[in-house]
Amino acid sequence: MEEMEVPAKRGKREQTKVNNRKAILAAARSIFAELGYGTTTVRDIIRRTDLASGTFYNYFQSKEEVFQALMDANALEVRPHLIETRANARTFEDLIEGTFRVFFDYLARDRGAFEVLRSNAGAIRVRMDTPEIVAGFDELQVDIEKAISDGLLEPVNASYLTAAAVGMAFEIGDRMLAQEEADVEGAVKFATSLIMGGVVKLSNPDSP
Amino acid sequence: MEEMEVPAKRGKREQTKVNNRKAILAAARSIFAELGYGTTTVRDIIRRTDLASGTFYNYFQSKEEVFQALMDANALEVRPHLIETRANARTFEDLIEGTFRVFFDYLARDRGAFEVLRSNAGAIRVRMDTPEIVAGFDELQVDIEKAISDGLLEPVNASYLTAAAVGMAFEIGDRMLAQEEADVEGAVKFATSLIMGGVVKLSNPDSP
Amino acid sequence: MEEMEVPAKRGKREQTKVNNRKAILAAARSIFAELGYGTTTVRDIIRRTDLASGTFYNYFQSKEEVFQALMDANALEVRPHLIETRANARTFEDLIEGTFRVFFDYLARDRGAFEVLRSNAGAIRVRMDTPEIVAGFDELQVDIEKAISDGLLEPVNASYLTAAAVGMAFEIGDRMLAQEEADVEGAVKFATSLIMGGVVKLSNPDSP
Amino acid sequence: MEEMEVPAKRGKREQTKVNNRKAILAAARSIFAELGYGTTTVRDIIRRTDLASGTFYNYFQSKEEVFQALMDANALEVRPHLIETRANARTFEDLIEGTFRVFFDYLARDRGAFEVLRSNAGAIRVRMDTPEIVAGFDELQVDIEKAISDGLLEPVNASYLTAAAVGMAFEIGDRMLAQEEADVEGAVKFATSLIMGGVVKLSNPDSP
DNA sequence: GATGAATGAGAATTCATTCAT
DNA sequence: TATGAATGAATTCTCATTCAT
Repeated sequence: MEEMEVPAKRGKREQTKVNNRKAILAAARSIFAELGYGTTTVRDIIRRTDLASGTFYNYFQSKEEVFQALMDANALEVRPHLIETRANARTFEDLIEGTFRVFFDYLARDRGAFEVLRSNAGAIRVRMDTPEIVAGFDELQVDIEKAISDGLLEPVNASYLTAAAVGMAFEIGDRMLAQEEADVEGAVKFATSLIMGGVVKLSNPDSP
Repeated sequence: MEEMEVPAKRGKREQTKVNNRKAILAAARSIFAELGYGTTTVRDIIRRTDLASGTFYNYFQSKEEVFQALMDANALEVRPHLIETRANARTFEDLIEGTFRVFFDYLARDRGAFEVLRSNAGAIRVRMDTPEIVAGFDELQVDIEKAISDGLLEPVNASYLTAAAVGMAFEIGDRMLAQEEADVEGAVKFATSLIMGGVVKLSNPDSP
Repeated sequence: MEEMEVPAKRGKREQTKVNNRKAILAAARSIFAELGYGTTTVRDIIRRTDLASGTFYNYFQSKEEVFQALMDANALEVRPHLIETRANARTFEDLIEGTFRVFFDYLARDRGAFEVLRSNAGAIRVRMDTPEIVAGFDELQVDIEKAISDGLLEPVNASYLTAAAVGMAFEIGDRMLAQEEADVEGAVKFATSLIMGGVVKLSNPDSP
Repeated sequence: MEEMEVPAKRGKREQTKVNNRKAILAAARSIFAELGYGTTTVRDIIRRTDLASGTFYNYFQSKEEVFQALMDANALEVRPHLIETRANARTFEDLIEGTFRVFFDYLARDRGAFEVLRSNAGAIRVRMDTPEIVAGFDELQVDIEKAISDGLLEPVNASYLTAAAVGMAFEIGDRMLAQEEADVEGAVKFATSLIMGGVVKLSNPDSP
């Protein structure tokens, strides 16, 4: 009559709610990755779920809200690591290398997440930068500027340098994932070397 | 009242057709840039035109077709220049510098074109790479590989290097356009130096 | 397995049931008054309650049923009084005056009830006549006809006279409630005088 | 009174538009009359039309807008007549009688219009007064007040008197329409007599 | 009984595309 | 060819009602 009362924190109802939210987020992630944000419909999302259409609206107000939730989850995953890494960097090379490593590592661990940002709708590749991602980039620029004022780096155009690092991160990350087995360290080394010493250093890793 | 209409080769009718096509393309470009592809409606496009909705379909079969035409126009504008530049390159640095120059030059001359690629829908930045653009990048990779086999460049991961150049081109291009007056040469120098010698060279342009 | 259920005058359980029913009815009344029947949702109703949505269906089968219950409660409140009043009427004026008094009195005591009938959704005033109300009106007509056949009233079109009284009751009642302090006697006198002697009598209350 | 009916220059397109608008209004009127405003759906309306669902939105923004258009059409039909009638009234009786006649006449000519105001949803009769209609009634009150200040009528509560007239108009109008052949003059006489001299006068039309 | 999330039919609305003028 | 209203399938969203807990 009485429940055997498995020592569970959550009641079944509460657990179902958590699961449903996850299911919707997962479905949204996979479909956004396939179709891109603009083309995806709410129906597409719930169709990948065993939930009813109305249920979507118990969890999210709209397509945009679920997308934001997805992006926020991404950002929450990466930003703390980025911040920690940069805080510990003693040289400019540490800073750059650590940043690439956190980013490529994250991509390798969670391909799905990146696919949302790098979707392929028909023949059109789309990349979406959410406010959170943009914010992460801005922080990188601040750190670069600090590195310059701290004398860790000769004066350069910090805005362009940030842009270069960001562009490289996305494009190299993309190609890294295209391979069977993502070689994170290889990508980190490549990107860092290029930033630090250009093609000269790429082919001559031990040059100063 | 009426235009003086110098007797031209084109009949008035024919001229109108050309003008309408241009008007639709221009409207499409500006609205895609604002809303992104997925969110833009055909009505949005023709609303920026003094044409009627039905007329749209006399010129393009669908929303997708007008988008493709826009992308193709971009490519047609750039690719011949890229091909010529690369063909004339004698060193790897020539190759890289020429590529960046053609691309940044194109962006500076036709900001609108790039806006399509770098749109801002709500808080979400979107970048769209069409097949034509991707093809242009693939050609760069072929040229880089050729440069290696010709001994112009030490062996490096050509795929990653292409990716790095592409990413830098888009991101630096973006920031270049953000400035009041686009400094094409500055951007070309920056990007080329970074590729060639990394941050060392950036702050020390005359190093070997 | 099941509760032993001690026979109580009212168990706590039973009391709760009564209270919940009342709570739902009160909430329904107030929200119907605001939004009108068609626009009100069951969720609107339970939101004004500390009950859960499912609980609604333990007490009423549907939105319509709660509305009917509300109307029936109104009618139950008024009809016995109307019947008694009319039964005691010795003259036609007694009949009319008593009817108006019961009705206006009821409105003054329970504004909320009337508001349900006279709701104001957006800019559109709505009045709802339920079967019970219609029945009450029909009885008035029967009494008027009886008054005529009893010689208390000269022969007139009883249907129109009933209609006139009903229309006056609603409209005058509405204006009476619009005042700070509902002047029931004033409204009764006005309506009765108008029926009995028209505007002449209104301004000349003591004329025959 | 009647338009000279200029042979219309309308093109077929323009004519179709006018016809479709009329068709939607007519369908809306009849379905509102059947189901009441709250219960009626846009689909119900267009289903009574040979138009497509999307076409509705070429003419009206929403269900509310079509309803308002209907009400405004009603008001436009009656108010000018009411204003004219009242302007010509020399006595208070003229004023009242003219008002009733215009209103009952209108009802008799256009039963459908009134049906919207007197609908029957399930067992619940609903009557809707739109702002335009309310405005018409407010004007009556002003005229009554003027009649008092002009000495045409002994001082009485103008608000209640207006309310009484309005209530009578709607209710008696309703019953008038319930008859096979609407007896406008009969209804006018009845209502006017009741207002002027109460039941005494009703049964004794020639009393002063 | 109470709860409140799930359900899914159906409502309002949009929009790419067609077609009569 | 241009026009712009018509079309209707597709989309977003709501809500009365059910049901597992």
